[in-house]
Amino acid sequence: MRIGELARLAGVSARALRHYEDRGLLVPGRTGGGYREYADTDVARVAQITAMISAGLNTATVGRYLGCARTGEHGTSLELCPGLSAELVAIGERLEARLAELRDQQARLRELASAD
Amino acid sequence: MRIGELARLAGVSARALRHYEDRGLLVPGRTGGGYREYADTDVARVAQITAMISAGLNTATVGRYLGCARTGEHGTSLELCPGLSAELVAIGERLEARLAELRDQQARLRELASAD
DNA sequence: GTAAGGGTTCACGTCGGCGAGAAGGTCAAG
DNA sequence: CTTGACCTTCTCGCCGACGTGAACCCTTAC
Repeated sequence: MRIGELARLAGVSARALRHYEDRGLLVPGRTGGGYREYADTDVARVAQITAMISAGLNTATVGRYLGCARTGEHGTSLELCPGLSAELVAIGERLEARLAELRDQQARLRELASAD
Repeated sequence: MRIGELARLAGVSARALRHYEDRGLLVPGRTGGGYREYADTDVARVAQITAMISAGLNTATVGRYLGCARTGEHGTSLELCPGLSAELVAIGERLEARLAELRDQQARLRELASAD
């Protein structure tokens, strides 16, 4: 299939798909006319990519661990992916820190708003 | 006083003070040699600026409402600042939305990490 | 053959407070 | 006079997943 159809099926923009290719996450074939040619399995691959990105992994990290993270019903073992577990923990910590920052900011905002 | 001293007293970088001036939040005088000349009251002004910024206001908004937000013990009425109250509410809402996003992200991250 | 609706590759914009380096001027002290 | 601390303006960089034209090529239907 071509990029538009995959975009529809996967629920992302064509621009995003080109971006993933740019980052090496998706490597479609090419037709004679230069069009990108995607396989059916790429729908699942994109789902995996978006799942990881929405969890806070950047494209470089996604690239390193693409294929060994559980994304659906058939759980792939994390053991197959040395380092992923630690990476997830690190991301979780940064996320927690960011949440704490925002909560502090929220407190300061309330402080400002509590004028007479 | 000059920029270095104000930076120390206010606990910000000299770069930040130049940035505030760039945004029109701080307008120091100039010495014959071209040095910025700050008044003693600017220490409090900077405190007010950083308080508002740390609460999530951007420099443009700080500029609009600088001087009428409560920052210390002597509460200035919000009534003197038409619009500030609404602005704070809007910022609070965006902040809450961002917090919700991050909590969702945290959930998705846990989802990823819960592989077998 | 031609119009329509894809597709392609750049390449800059976003969001913004401030870090950081370059190149050079000002000034008090030894 | 000279060092050296501190100051000046200028300008790019950051953090990154995309949005958004611009200018042009491919394919298919009619």
